[in-house]
Amino acid sequence: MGRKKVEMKKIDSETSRRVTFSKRRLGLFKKASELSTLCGAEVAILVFSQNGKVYSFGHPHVNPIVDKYLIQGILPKEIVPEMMSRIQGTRVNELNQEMTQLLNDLEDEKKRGEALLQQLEKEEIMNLDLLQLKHLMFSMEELKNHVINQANMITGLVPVNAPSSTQTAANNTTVVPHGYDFELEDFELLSSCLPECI
Amino acid sequence: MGRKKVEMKKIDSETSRRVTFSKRRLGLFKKASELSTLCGAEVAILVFSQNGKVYSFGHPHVNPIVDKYLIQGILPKEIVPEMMSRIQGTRVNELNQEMTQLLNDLEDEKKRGEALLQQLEKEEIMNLDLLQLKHLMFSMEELKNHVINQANMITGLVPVNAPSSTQTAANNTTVVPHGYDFELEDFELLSSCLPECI
DNA sequence: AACTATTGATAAGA
DNA sequence: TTCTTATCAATAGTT
Repeated sequence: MGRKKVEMKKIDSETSRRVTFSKRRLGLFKKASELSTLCGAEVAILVFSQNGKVYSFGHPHVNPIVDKYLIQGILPKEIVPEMMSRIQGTRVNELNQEMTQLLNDLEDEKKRGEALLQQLEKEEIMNLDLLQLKHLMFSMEELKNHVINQANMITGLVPVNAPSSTQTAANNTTVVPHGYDFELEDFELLSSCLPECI
Repeated sequence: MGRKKVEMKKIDSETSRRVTFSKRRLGLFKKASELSTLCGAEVAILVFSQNGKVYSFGHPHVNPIVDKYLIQGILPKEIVPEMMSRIQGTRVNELNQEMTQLLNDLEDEKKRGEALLQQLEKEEIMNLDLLQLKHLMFSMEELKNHVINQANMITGLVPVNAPSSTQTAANNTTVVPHGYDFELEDFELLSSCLPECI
């Protein structure tokens, strides 16, 4: 481009790398915007600079799209549209009312969770390491799985112990030039352990 | 012949909209790939077509970046880079040893989680609808946030990782992100529910 | 930050 | 659908 063809490797010069980052990041976001407009698609982009600074783009908004991505990776894909429409179709006031009410209904569970946390604190949570965290996560994961199973039963979808993993986010991923195929290395992540979106 | 200037509004024709979607989506991913390569940035893109089909791109991987995005909103920004760097430097053997030992030490928390689950069952979890599910998840989310906040105070975090070369039971679960078919083996369960990013 | 020469992306057409 | 190519758009290097 411009005066010379650019070699596809990391730019050495700190300053020109930062300039290029700025330019191309904006260009990328513009492309995403156009894709969204022209094709009626929803697009979210998350970028971390080398310094760890985060930039994000989303049309219409970043978080709902991230949420949707997380949901469809966890729940059977058949119920995602229903879930999203259900969430979106609820007017804010109604939703908030229902939320408030249901929050009361679920205080017991919440208190139990807090009790669990307090117990952990008593046991010198300051000394928690990751493995202990994992353990707590494990308990929560059991909870989640149970709830998901219940949800499946309610919606009449997907047998509980279906071993087939044919529908994962990884499988839906389009592999691009450099072959960033992450399927084999894709570990269970926070995003699939505890959904941010439900 | 050749190209015309394109008006920036939603394309009317169904077919040409789909063609454009395909082309531009790939173009967008390529741009992202270049940004990542040239500037050493981490980029994740989530796209939903009008039909609700999901396409994702990520360098190096989608989910870790999404996770990072999610936790950087929760944890102090200063900690995230350290956390992420710790993850990458992990060795599996050390981890498994520590895991085995600490599994014994931490049965209490696990039992507590199971008690929580039982209580939920008593309370007719069968009648959960999706909104209730959402609420339960919300409670769990709060729990998680508490835990993550605690993690902030911990200095000796042990990262989780499992190179594909070492084929442990934990690795086998990585191809099944949904978590529907866990076997009740400690390691599999642990590794499949634990955040990779903490 | 602004400016172009050039490369890269892509809308139509085949 | 895939390939081609004329034209538009992004941007590398410079100012």
